[in-house]
Amino acid sequence: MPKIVDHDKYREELLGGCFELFSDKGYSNVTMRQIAKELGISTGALYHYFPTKQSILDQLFQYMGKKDVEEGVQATSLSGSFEERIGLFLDFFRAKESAFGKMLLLSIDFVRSHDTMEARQTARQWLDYYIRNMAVYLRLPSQMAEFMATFLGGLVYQNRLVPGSISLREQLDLLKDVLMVYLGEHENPKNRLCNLCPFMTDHNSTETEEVSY
Amino acid sequence: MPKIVDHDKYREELLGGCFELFSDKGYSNVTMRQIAKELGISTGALYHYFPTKQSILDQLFQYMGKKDVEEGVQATSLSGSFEERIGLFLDFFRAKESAFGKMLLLSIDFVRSHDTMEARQTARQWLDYYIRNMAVYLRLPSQMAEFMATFLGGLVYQNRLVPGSISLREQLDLLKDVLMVYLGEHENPKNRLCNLCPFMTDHNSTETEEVSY
Amino acid sequence: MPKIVDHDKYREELLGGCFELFSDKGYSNVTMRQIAKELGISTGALYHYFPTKQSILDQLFQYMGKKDVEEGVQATSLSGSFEERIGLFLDFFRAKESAFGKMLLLSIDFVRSHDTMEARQTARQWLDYYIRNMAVYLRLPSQMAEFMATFLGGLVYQNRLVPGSISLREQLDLLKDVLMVYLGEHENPKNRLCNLCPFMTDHNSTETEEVSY
Amino acid sequence: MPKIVDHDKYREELLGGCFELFSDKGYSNVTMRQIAKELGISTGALYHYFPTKQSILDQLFQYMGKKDVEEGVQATSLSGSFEERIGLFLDFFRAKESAFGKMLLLSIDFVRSHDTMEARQTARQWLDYYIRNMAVYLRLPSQMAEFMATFLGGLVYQNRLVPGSISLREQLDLLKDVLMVYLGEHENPKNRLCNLCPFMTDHNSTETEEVSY
DNA sequence: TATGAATGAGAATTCATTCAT
DNA sequence: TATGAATGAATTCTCATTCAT
Repeated sequence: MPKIVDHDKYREELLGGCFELFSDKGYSNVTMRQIAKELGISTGALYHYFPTKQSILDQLFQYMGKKDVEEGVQATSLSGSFEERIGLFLDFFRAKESAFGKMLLLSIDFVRSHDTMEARQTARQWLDYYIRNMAVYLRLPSQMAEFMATFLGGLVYQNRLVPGSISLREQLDLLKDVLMVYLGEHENPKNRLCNLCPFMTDHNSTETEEVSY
Repeated sequence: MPKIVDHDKYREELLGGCFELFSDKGYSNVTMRQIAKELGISTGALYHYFPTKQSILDQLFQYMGKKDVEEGVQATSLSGSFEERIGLFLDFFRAKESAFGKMLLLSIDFVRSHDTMEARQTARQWLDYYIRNMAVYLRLPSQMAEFMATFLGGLVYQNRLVPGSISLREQLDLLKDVLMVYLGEHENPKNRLCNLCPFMTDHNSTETEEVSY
Repeated sequence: MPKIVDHDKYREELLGGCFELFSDKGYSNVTMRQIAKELGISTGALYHYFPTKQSILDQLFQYMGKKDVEEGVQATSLSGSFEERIGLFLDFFRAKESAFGKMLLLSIDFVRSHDTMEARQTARQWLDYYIRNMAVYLRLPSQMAEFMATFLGGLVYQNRLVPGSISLREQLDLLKDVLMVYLGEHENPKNRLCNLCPFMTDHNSTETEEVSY
Repeated sequence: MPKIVDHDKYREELLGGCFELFSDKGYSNVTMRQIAKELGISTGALYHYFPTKQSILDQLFQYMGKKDVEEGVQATSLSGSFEERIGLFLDFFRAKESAFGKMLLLSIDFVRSHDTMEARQTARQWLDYYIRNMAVYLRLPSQMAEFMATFLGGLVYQNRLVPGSISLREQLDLLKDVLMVYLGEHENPKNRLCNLCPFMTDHNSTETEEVSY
């Protein structure tokens, strides 16, 4: 009888264990020995699940990118006013901020360790996926979703670079405030970016489905 | 001792040559041999100017951080309306965006390669310096300057991760727009964040000097 | 205990499966995993039949060495003229050339992986066994049998190193020709190597038995 | 001033030092550490001269193959009777027998470690070069040169497998004898392989030049 | 100062072997 | 017996740093 192990499931567990380690110290600054130790297995076993060190990073990036968004999808509601929806979303973001930060650092390691167009494309898909989902769930025009995502990315970067240097809550409240004011303004017939409409209208959009990764 | 001047000047030249290499491939992914080759000198000569590899990163971070801000100071005007000033500033930002991106990536390498409170402090000073200068020159309350800086950081991150994935001009215009609307709203007596006032008033601020690094 | 017979029989089957793999890629260049895969069993099962990797090589060398010679014995006739006998023998050789080639390469791996006098002795016994049998069946003086064996060894080496680089048939015909001429010459009273006589005389040699391995 | 080292010359020296080691223990059974130790340098320095372990084997095979033949060319005379020439040649062979043995073993490691057509081609060129040169200097038809080379290869193989198991001198004398008899026979009008003529005629062949490698 | 060969500790990776099932 | 996951010592290779010139 062979030892019963769900190979793929276990591999994902191992990936999870690498997440913090990689983002914390940086992919290049972690040795396979350290990884194995952190995961509580031998280097040989590590290579049983991942053919190369690089493959850990690649799979980790793919896996965590997908996982985060999936959780985001579940946490977000499509109903309610814009204020309610953005409130929920920012709560979710604050709860997951640390994970986003790790992904941000990981994404840099990922593209740097490859230096190919392919890797850039993968990174881009990951980013786009976030933004598109934000646009859909918050019912924002893509340009505004991009604006928001960009800001959140900047927030996450700062908080990772110097943890505690900024007040997440304050900045997120400000973001909400700024968006509400700006989008409120644009509800007026005098709004300048008319192509950004309609949004914030509370119509039932049955076609609003999750964007495929 | 003109020798020392030459020596230091040359060292700064060498630092400049490392900037792209480091931010592009990542500090850990570049070998001393590669650095020497890029700079057109031997590894021995490289060690003549820098005692360790780490010292290159450290000096590079210090040097480039200072240099960027200095240039920013010269490029920004204190006079004119807020719209004019922010326009000038964003022009400057767009011109320097690539350098900011490199610094952003460098900052991550910097804190990771040290992983000490000290390094975090250094990185924080660098960030704060930017933000304070922005607050001063744009006459923004620090929270708004932080907001702007955060957004710009996010922009720079995205553009480095996947160059060309976003339209810098579009997003910067949007930022300007958003800020104008938001700040305009707050000039009204009904503004909600009264603690953010006064700003955009064109009084002579004698205390508005460059913030010391 | 029929189990043991099965066990041993199966082990010999497994040995046979290793023959090509070892001689082709070289003992050191084949991993236990590759061997197991080639044999269609797990590494665990492989270790059930062979305590170590080295033991596979050892048993393989012993087993194949014995097997080849046994087959040679059966294929060769003691009767007929020298020309007939050498013709039969060379036919047999051509049919088995590939197996001889594998053994030749294996023999090198064998002595190298041991590097002891003992291993050399084993290899020598294997070689000698061939030569002695050749001498007996072809009724050649040992020096001539050695000559022939040496030539055949060289042939096999070349054909293994660069398969198809030589015409086996041509060279074997030439060998036969050369031997016939040379031995014919020596039948004359003027032959120079009188110590090589008598041979090719068709006397009944009761002592002509298979040489014990 | 850089350390003055003739890089290529030194590399060839290092190659020479690997020759015995490789052929003795086998390429795969020697570690880079052992090689470095044998050569009296550090592993780092070893990698300064050879990018990979495989490259050592490759370069060694190329270099020694060429070197041996060059020496053979110098040692062999074009003049004199066939008996004289073959005598000289076999003397040279006996003197170099050990080196040939090493090359033989090396050639096996070489093709085994590559397993590509290219490697086989390289090995074939090496073999062919020997044979062609033998044909030229001994003025033998290529088939007879092949015959001789094959025999010598077999001799070398046996002597490497079990050093001292055969009497080189005896077997070489026998080879000479056999060849003389066989070729003498073929000088007669009744010779069967008439296409093998003319040889052993002592004409001045100005066009007899070394075969290009 | 400059060169680039040399060093050797340490990194990624391999693989014979063991062991829980 | 059979499986294949797990082990960890050993291997190939890298690279910051030193040093002879």
